[in-house]
Amino acid sequence: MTDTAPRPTLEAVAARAGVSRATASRVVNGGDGVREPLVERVRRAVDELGYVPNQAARSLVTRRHDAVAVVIAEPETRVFADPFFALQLRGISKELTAHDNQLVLLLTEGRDDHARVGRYLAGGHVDGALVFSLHLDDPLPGLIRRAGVPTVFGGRPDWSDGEDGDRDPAARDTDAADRGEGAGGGGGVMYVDSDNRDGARTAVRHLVGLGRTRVAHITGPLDQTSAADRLDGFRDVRVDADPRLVEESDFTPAGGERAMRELLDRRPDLNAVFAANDLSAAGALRVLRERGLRVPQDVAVIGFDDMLPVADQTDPPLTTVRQDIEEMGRLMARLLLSRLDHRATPAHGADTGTPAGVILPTTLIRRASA
Amino acid sequence: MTDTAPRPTLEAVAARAGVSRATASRVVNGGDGVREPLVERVRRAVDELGYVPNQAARSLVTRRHDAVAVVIAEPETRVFADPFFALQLRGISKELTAHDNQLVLLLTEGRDDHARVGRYLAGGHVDGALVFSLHLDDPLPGLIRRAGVPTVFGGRPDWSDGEDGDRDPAARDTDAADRGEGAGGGGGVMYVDSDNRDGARTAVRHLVGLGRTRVAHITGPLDQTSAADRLDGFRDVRVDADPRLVEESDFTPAGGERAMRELLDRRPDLNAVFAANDLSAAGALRVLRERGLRVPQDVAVIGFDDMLPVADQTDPPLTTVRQDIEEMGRLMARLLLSRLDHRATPAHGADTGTPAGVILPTTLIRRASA
DNA sequence: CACCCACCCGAGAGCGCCCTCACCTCGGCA
DNA sequence: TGCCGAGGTGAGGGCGCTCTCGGGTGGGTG
Repeated sequence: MTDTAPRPTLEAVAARAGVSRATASRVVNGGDGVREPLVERVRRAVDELGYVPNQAARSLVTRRHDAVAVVIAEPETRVFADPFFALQLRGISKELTAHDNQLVLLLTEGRDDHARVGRYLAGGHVDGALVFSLHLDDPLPGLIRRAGVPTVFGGRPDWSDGEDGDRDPAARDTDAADRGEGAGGGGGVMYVDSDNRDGARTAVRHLVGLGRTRVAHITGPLDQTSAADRLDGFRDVRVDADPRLVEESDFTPAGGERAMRELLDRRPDLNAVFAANDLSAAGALRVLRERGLRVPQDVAVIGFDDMLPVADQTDPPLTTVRQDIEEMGRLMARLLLSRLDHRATPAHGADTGTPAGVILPTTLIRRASA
Repeated sequence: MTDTAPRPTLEAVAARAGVSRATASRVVNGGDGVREPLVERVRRAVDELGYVPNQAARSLVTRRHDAVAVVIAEPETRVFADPFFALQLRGISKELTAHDNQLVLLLTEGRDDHARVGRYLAGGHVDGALVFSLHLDDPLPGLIRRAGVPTVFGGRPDWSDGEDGDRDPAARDTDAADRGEGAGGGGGVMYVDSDNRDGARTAVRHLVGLGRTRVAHITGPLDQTSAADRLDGFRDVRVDADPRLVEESDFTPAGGERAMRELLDRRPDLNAVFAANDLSAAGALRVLRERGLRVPQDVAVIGFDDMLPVADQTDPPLTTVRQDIEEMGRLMARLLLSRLDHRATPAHGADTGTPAGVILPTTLIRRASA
């Protein structure tokens, strides 16, 4: 009925508690340096009036927003069909919530959107950003570094200038750390990633350990660092694998089916497959069954992700490389928040102590398919 | 290097353009009532300084935030495994972006989270909310109505007090409209939904039109209104169907497989299946093939959603009921924004003109499975 | 007993913006 | 020519909050 009863202000709380605005403010913000009886009075006034601080007024003076942007570049619809983001988002959301930060979601879909996001971030509406930029040629990371907003990337971003290759991961990490410095308002550009390369090595070694000598690999889209890293891991173990044992795919079940058919046509004698994710592994499994090949007796199969409604429901249940996706999200948020806190304090010297990249380990989950 | 060069203020822009703050402000906000040469000067000053308005300062006086909360209640992980939300979110994001509004994402996961969301919304941090609350017994809709925030629901919310049944949809809509009034700070509680019931009817009629007399139905989780409505639609057409032809499931492929097996065991003679969504239809197809039944010759199958990487990739491609999910998201946002604009203007009288619920039509997409 | 220090608390100055209101400038009309 | 009104512009107040700074109070010490 009544149109939006005017929300009580700090002034009102102070009046009701019989103290000054300053004291009321102190109590609302933790109550340090205020004697107990007053704290109590103010607290009661807050409850009675249903006082909620006006965030806009607060931000105006503190220059903090307690809000973090999550930027998801979405070149194709596929990005979202994947539960991957959803899980990371969940982890992020939980962590931000736990620290009373809001999550501002920015979905981008094209060149002009990038400009918009850049403007938004530079506009200082949020304290920091969590960015998912999967594709190698994405201009977003560059834009964001220039915007000078504290940022944590999800997955190793690639801001090399085109070249690439077989350098070992250590070199890459160092590289990232180097470049991290010098932009972003004094502090490294950070990222969180799974140890894709090592996970892939573990998977392939497992297959080899099973006595499989003709191991095929269904890759993900190779313009994504995660897929590229997994391929690198595969190659680390199968140094001189027949190139016909590698088929590029796209992380989807349908893509996995297609790739599996292709591989079987080229090398009908293959006896193991390492798929770059569970979804494509599921597709591969279907094709194998369709061709009358038994898993794991004839062909052993390993996936990647341990995406749960998928990996444990395939037939046979999938052996796979587990990465804790939700935890990655949490970690991204945690990293960013701690960075923001550090930046708030004067910081006695450049904090190069923070690692530029955090790589989470993976573990092999053994089920029936290998 | 330099720690966050102080952002230019409107004052600075005004000074550079040689006008007053007021004039600069007018130009920034559209430039009405300012003569051309001055507009030009101010515009240039804005560019040169890279001025971006301080949203916090603006909100402080306008009491608008140009931000909308999107609340997704997530009782189980599954909610997100479904690309459904992702698509709606995309639609919402596009529409909000087009109107320069921000999207604040709130994921909830339990009782205490509800309280938090309620507090947040009541706290006036956002101008409105878009809420997805799927489950019948969810306290969220009630909480939100009490918070007095303009809200649009995704999917028909159920705030009946437990009872329910076979009233026709018209009655339901009226009901919703009634209750919509009286809370939410003057204005109806609104929602956007697909015409699930009619879509189901169309699908089942199509099967009947194909001469199928023993039509089974794999439902979704019946505590969600969409699933319940589709079941109602099925029953509208198959008024006295054998109850053994209906099996409750959960919108997942695995659930679809399970339900299909169950149905075939109970009624091996069935010759058509209407699945409540494409994912469960895909599962059903696999079971049918496994049992050596041909689709559509032996059993015709229809899904629901027309979820694209799924429906057109099954074998055979799925005939299904299409709903434009992304458009639903767009519409939700559009509805909310227009409501917010209306509320801004004094509004000469209660605007009961706005429909409480918007029901989008569905269309049958014929592919090979029926 | 005087002094100092540590601790609390209140007054007041803004943060950057929008908006009201008064003023000023013209052009049109009597 | 004088007056009036419409349309532009500028000065200033205030949105709700935090934070600095000065005053006041109490207890410990020389």
